[in-house]
Amino acid sequence: MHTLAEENYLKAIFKLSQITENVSTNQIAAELATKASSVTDMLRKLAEKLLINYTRYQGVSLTQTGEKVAINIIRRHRLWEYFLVEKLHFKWDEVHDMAEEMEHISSNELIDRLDEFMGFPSRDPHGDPIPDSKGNFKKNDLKPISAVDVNICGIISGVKDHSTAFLQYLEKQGLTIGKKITIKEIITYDNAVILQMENKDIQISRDVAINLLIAL
Amino acid sequence: MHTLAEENYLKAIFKLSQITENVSTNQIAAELATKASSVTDMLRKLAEKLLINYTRYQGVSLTQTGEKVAINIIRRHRLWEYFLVEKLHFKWDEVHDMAEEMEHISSNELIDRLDEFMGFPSRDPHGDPIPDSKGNFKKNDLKPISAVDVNICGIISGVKDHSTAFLQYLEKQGLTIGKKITIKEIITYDNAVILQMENKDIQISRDVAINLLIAL
DNA sequence: TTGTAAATTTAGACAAGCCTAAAAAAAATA
DNA sequence: TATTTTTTTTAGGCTTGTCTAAATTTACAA
Repeated sequence: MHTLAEENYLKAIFKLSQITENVSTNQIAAELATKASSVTDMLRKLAEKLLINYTRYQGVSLTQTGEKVAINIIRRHRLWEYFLVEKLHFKWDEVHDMAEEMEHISSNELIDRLDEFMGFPSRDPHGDPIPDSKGNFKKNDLKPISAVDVNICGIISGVKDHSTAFLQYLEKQGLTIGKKITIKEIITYDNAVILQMENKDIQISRDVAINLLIAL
Repeated sequence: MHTLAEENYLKAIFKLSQITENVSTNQIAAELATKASSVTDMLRKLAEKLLINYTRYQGVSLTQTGEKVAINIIRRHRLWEYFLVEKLHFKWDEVHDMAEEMEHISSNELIDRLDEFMGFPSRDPHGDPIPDSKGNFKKNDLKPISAVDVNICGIISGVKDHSTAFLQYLEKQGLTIGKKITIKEIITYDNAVILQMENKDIQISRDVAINLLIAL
């Protein structure tokens, strides 16, 4: 259907579109660890295939078709992550790179059967919603801890940073999905956050607070 | 580790090595539906990487390293086929192309866990033996029906041709793996074979008899 | 053994995707 | 508004893996 490179571009553009309406060449280059000139080349190609809206110097957005393709890739990625953790017992910090390869397996019939095999899960091991076979999925209504007031309590439900390093840190602190926490104090000096979990106090830096999401 | 193209060449060379000691450029070209000149290019590359023994005009064989890699690809292919049939309930004639993509997922940890998840199966849905994680697997001691005498009985245990068309034909005739058959008669005129299965007589052509394997 | 056919390799070209360096456009700032 | 900085695009090149056409080597047959 589409080449591996095309799929990766579409996925990157989709991800960046969540933050800004129009996505810039440099943003895509950073996301894919490639050069801006390479991005320009690919954008021309994707525009020709009617997967993105692109005018020179103006940034890009996905067309309806492009968005459909991107969501499908995300569906595949998240279902494979769920499979790896739930069926093959990998840890949540081990699955990203494998799923990155597996998301490009092209058969939709395969992915629908995998979905059924696992009982149509609604979230992947990192708390991200899994689109259904029609591409529908809940918008994430989770909030970063950094955006929550003191004395509010909630349940750890997702992460913004999916890196192994970050997930391993959370694991070590016991800050895993499903845990109930209360925001106790925000240190004004460096915006570190002290939270209470299972009657223990844990201090996390602002960086961590930005990347750890809770449901209220 | 290795590129997709390299893996496909190694797999093809391994497959052809089962039949002839030294594999020719043209044989590989036919197997991969490519041109002889393309094959020559790749052979130089694989030889440089010490994956094959190659001298110009002399054909090739796999080195120990190359064989290891090839067997690993076959292990991955057959385990994924088993997964697709046993867990996702695909039919045996539907899984080849999907497994062809999945065999290139690189993690060995993944494949070992998949193996364990399925209980270390020894044969794939087409009766082919699945190499274990060390690369050991039983040589196939199955015989094509065309090479068996009249009145001998055996159990359908494998196929030589993995094409959808052939497998669908077998399915329709009920000639599936595990069925017990007896060779009743060989027509001298065209070498067609009449065999008995579940008290019914079935006639198959020589072409089919060559590609259908039984255990005695 | 020599001539022809078949198989294989070399030479040169092309597409996809990436790169660096330079040019052009847009944005920011004086 | 004029100038500088940043962003984006263009131009030209590289690698991988493919191709066609031509050259070379091997195999076979007279």
